[in-house]
Amino acid sequence: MSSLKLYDTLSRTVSEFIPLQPGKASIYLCGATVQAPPHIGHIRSGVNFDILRRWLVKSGFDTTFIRNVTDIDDKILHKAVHEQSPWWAVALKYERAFTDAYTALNVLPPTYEPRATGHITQMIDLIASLIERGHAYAPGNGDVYLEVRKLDSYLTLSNQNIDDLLPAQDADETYKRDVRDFALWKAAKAGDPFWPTPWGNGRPGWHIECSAMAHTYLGAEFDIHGGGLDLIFPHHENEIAQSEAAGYGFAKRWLHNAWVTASGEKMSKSLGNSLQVTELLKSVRGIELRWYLGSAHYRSMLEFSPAALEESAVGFRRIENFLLRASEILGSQPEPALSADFVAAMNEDLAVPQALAGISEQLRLGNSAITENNNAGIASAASFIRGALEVLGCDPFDPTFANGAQSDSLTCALDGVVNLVLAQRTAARDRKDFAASDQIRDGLIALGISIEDTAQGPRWSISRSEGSN
RNA sequence: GGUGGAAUGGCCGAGAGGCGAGGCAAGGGACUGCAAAUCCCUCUACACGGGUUCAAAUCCCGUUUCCACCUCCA
Repeated sequence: MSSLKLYDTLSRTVSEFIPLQPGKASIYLCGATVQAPPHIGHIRSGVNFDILRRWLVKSGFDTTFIRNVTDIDDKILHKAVHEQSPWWAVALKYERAFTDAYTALNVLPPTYEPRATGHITQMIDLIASLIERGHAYAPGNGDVYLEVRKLDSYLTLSNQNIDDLLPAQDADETYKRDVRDFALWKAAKAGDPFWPTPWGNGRPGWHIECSAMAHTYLGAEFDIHGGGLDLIFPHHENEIAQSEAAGYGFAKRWLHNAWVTASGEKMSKSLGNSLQVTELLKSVRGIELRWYLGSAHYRSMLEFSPAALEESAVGFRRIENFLLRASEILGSQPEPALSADFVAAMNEDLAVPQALAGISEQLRLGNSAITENNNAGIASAASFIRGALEVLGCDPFDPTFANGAQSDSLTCALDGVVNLVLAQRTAARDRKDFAASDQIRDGLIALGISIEDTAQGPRWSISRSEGSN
């Protein structure tokens, strides 16, 4: 079995993943700033790293996965004013929106999901330590800054030179030793929430949160730090600066997912081109949206279009349909198994597109096996496909996606009714009364029920493509 | 100005020196009473200009276009 190789933004190369502790993996992922409902770009990040996590677990690593919630920042405070609601109510509202979206797309809950406001003590301790070590200073205005020029490693992740950066727009240079010094702690403004500190009342800067929480849950050093590409600078640079200045080894590897684009441009609220998860879930199911978001390589831009999403969903339904038919024929759900191709693809920096090519091949083999009544072939293909889908978080048999079809009495009744009607159609066909049989089929289609005539007799299913939008 | 990324057939999307990933669409065929589903076959590529090499989509040099980060961003 090949070993897992992953990209590292720091070295800009793909290399073998060697955990700090054999058999264990620790990941910190920058989660949401809960100031608005999630768009699909946010959730793509969640899906990408969920696939990484599932693959690590499947590969035998005892995995600790942290994804934080930033529940205090400028935008949340602005939103609170705008919505005439307490800031903490705003934060919780959108945190739940994110949780709902993650759940709908079968993104597993992290091992721990710390909120920034629950770790103020740790942040204050970290800031105190940075001051003590001579890396941070409190100039007396209530702010605390990190002195970036004292750190040799500053900007190594983004490979920039500090003097090449564009001048900061709103830098308050009266208190900073250098324009590029960034706030670890911000003095409270009138009306803002605050916490007492030795330097005055205030609230945390954005970057310190992640350093403090990563340290709390994963220790001084850990295997992988993840996030969106746009976090490299300044957020991740500043996390590194704070953590290394505090004497932590911090992250050994950095993984960044690319974003979802629309018309070639990054999806963002300011451009007005963001697509909310709840909107898209009106036209496709969660499992289909996940399949779409997970299908591109995590480091590639994913150009969104309604047509691409629909195409992807249709493709997924073909796979799902095969698994359902296979389980009907075999009389039980296929046992998940991993094909060598799939393992090799996933081990190569999570090459999902290649893995999908392998699934297509298995699908072809499986469908042929159905035609040939080759149950061993059906079972083999179905197992490999299900094993792959499980890792991708798109297993149709996963209880998360199950719609309770088996147990639902209404569905049982519907099944009985449709089968009764199909029996009439079969009878009509047997007596070559095709006008009658077609009338029944057309009638069912009009009701959103599609019919497949298989070697084992007619099958019916609710057509997914009907009734959307 | 600095730092990254991208350009592949009608569309989406991999690959990264040598048998043209895969999917969708299109055309043909098998199956079917007709469909649907499924299977088989076919077709269309590597932004541009140079160079290295027996061999380049892939490496090197240059050019163009686009995107992103440098302010909050997944």
